[in-house]
Amino acid sequence: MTAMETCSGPAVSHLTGLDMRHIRLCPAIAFNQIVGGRYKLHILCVLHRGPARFGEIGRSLLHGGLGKPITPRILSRELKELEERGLVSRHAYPVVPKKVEYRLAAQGEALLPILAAIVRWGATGAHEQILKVA
Amino acid sequence: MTAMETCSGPAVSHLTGLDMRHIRLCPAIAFNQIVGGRYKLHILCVLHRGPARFGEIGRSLLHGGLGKPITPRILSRELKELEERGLVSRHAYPVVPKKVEYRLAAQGEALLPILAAIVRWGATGAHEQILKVA
DNA sequence: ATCCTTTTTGTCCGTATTTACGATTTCGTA
DNA sequence: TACGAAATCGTAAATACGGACAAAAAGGAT
Repeated sequence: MTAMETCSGPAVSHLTGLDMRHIRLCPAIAFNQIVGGRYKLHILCVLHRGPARFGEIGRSLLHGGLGKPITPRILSRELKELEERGLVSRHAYPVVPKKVEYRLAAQGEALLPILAAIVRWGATGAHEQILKVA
Repeated sequence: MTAMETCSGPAVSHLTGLDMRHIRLCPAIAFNQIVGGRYKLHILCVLHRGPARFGEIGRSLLHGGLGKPITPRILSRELKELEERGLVSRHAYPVVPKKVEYRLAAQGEALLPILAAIVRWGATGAHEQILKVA
């Protein structure tokens, strides 16, 4: 128990061997705050393989999900939050019908290693076992 | 756009190069369902460096957190859920006052690579930048 | 007999998150 | 002119989530 430590451990993280002395906020908590909620992580998951439009994202959220489609209202809010935090960027084309593309921005790309770790974990089937989604 | 694909991409994930054909549920969604909420990830973070007792965990959640302590009621609920899902294991010692130790179980250990990725991400300060926690 | 510690649970309540539903904008098309 | 597609937002209802509070068990200490 050192005086200064984050949830990830003392000055030097056991998990990574990295010096965490300069970090104030637990990364795990922050991660939850940033991509917590029902859809944000899934949205980034969809965007990781390329830009997508509003409607496309909505439809993609059905694949691999638990059935219910996201309502446009919420997709709009989620995207706006992700944009405000620099995780995704928005590109509107002045055509009719309106066309808006979303893609991963810098802060979003920075999350890809985490996403990859999640996918690797998922590839073992552990998640389906835990949730009994055989 | 193949017929069978998860949110992580088509049959073979771009992100990891792994074959995902046998996976039904998007790992990202499952991850949220399993360790979503305010405390679960943080609890695993605390346990990753060794067993801890009920009270210890509660106190540890203050470090690196956003100030407020978790109430015993909630800590109890969270731990029970994590236990039911096989992420942590519970060991009660028949002493007075009661002593109960929690530690990572198999399914919890399987999450460590993800936790490590989150800590590495946090070590860059990206999370504090996004949340403006200068 | 009463208090203490540690862990756990029951019940109620307030807030935050999600949803449903509709309105709005824009300009090509029928 | 009326309609349609795509994206977005306003408002109110429904649900989930986190929190407050007190109580219970269990035996040693005062």
